[in-house]
Amino acid sequence: MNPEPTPPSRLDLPDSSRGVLRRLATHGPATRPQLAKILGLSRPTMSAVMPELMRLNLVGSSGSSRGATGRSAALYSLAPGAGHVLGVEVGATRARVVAHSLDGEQIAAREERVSARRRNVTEAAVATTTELCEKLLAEVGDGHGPLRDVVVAAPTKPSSKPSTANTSGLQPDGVEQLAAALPVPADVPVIVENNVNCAAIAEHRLGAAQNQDTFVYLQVGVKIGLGIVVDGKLMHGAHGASGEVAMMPFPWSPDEQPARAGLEEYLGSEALMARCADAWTDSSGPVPKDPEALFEAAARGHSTARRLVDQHATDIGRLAVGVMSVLDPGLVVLGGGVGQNQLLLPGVRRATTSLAWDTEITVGALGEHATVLGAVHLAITRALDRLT
Amino acid sequence: MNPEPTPPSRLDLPDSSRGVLRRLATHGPATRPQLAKILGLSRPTMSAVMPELMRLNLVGSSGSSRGATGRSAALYSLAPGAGHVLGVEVGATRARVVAHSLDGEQIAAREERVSARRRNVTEAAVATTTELCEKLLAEVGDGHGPLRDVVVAAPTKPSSKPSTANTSGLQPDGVEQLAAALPVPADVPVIVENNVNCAAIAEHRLGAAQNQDTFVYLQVGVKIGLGIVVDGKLMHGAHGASGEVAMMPFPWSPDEQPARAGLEEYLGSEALMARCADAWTDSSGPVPKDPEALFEAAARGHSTARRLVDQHATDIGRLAVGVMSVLDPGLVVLGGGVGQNQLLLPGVRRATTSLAWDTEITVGALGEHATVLGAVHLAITRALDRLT
DNA sequence: TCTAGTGTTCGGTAGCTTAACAAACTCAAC
DNA sequence: GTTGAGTTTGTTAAGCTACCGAACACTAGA
Repeated sequence: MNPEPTPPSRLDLPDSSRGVLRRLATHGPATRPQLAKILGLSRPTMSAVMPELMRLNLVGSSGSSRGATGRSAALYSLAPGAGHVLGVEVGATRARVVAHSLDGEQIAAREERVSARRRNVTEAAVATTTELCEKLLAEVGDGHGPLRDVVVAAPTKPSSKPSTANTSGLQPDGVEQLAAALPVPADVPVIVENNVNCAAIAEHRLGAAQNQDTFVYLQVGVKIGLGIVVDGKLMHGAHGASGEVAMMPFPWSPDEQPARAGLEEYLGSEALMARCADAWTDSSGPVPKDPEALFEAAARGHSTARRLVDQHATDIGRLAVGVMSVLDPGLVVLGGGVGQNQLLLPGVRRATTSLAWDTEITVGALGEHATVLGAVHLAITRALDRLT
Repeated sequence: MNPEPTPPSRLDLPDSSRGVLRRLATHGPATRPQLAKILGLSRPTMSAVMPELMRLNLVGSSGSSRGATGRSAALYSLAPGAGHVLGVEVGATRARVVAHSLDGEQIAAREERVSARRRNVTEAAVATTTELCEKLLAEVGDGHGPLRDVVVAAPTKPSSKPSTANTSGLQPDGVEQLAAALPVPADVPVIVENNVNCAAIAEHRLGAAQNQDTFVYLQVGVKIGLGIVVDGKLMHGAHGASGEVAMMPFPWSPDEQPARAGLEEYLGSEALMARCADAWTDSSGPVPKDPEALFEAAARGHSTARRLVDQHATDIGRLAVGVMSVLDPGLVVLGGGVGQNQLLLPGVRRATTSLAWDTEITVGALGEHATVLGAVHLAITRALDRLT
């Protein structure tokens, strides 16, 4: 009966229709007069656009909104069948998959530890993630329209020369392989995006950076990384290596030579815990096993722990100054296993204000979910860009 | 007779006309069929556009181009009366003013030392520059259409708190004052742009970065600064402080505290010459007075000079690595009194490749003229953006 | 004179607009 | 209640701008 039951993936719509579609996806339901006012269109144009978008099964009318006086207006929103996207996070120890509709509503989510029994981490991660995706797609079913985009968040590195299997991280070509192996139709675009960049996007859309179109997300954990958002868009650099602050020269002084990735070696949580073990000479309790334990001890007032945390905060602040001195981001959002700890904030701020100009520093609002959420939101953005 | 002898500053043209105008300005003369092909327009559209643009005195036809066969096509280019712009460079010791037409051809140029006799540098610079502008505008006369934009290149600093007169640089509000005092009609837009940013633009349009849309311009001289171009556009940051690499934490190691602007104190040419004086213990000639003399000595093979230059190159390379680790620019163009010296290049490259991934490093192609040229090209860009 | 280009005229279309009108809803007077 | 006044929503009609394709006229060299 219907000439087009499922919307085509490649659309040929006038600007007005694109604008309406995009607006409904990004800002939720609205009435015709509201859309007309916001987009600068006339009512007759809306009269042409809305039926067309409904015919394509991209928007649907749901309920009505009546004001204080006058005729009540119909409410329009994205149709359930307009489509959905996948966000995939694949880390060394954990895999997550999330499905959202194009208006940002979550449809389904799954998460699993990567079993370390298999031969190597990359292979295990790929297998786990693939299975997870399959289950999730089965759960989503057909009720949400076509799958329009998939973004895989992974700890990518720029100079991706093939190397032997390691246990501390994922291999870049392993990730590419995963992207190719995902159980999705061949015509669905799949990309891999750096996990820190994804987290930055999430904080921009849903978290601590909603009011800033230009900011950086500084992740401090086992490794350190930086996601840069300028005018609402991710910066990638010439080799996809922007934000590789592990490479920042450190130590660097008139008498000391920087080492390759020396900063990561010093600021990573492994080094932090090593310093902790060295410094832990007093008898008030056992040596903290992981950063969480260290921060807990510091929160309890343990003097050695406090000193260690303070020093770490100062160093993170100096790293932030290094970034600020290049970018002047206006806002620095801290994230990652270590960086997201509120206890660091005063020390970081002290370091930045003493070395540079005032810049807002916050802790990310989304915690460890930032990465998947960023991936899925990037997928939404890409799907809408292609659609409109 | 003519209804519009001078083109209006605010135009209401269809997209096709804007495209033609922009193309002629940025890529020089062309025929109708060429323009139609490049811009994706039809011949009837060109038939409407060209007379309209000629009526507005924005383009003119000059000569004809005949191919191997068929009728010869008329050549069109920007009309002489389409307008012109000014680039102004105001430094602590030197002022330059340049006038270009919208297609980038130089109309006139002047340059003068800032006399230091007056009360303070800022005042002297403002006075000198104003006079220079007046003379230049008189020289240009009326034959080049309206003055459409003015860009002043100056060593701006972000946190522009009013301070007492100093002799080492210009005061930010002094520069603002200059922008207001320039002898140009009130309706001509005047902006102040950082001098390093201007130099970056010049290298992008005319110099060493013509093939890269994303790169950085690293200026090393008395001070150090960075201009960032991403996708062909300058980055300014939240406070106009992006590129303030003088603030990069230095010295920074497990045992050393960074000082505010410590890197500039170490990498600036004053510090370089101080180290030179300290190290210059041998008897083979007098102590070099300025960086040029030092580099000359190094070029002659003087061992102490070579060592100093090598060390400086290494440190500049480390600074470049700091920038690369944030931005991954793909190309670093070196400029400034010290940085533009070819002798530094091998040492800088050695440092960057040992600490990070491969990135092209070059010396700027425009020397000390980069700044004015950048200012005038920025003015052209702004004028065209407003016009189209 | 043939051929292959350049430029113009004519008619048509997409994508908007404003103006006028019809439909729907609230409120308040009777 | 009923009824009309006032207000807002949605549709219809007519017109405008900025483009396009097709057909035709106009050079210029072979």
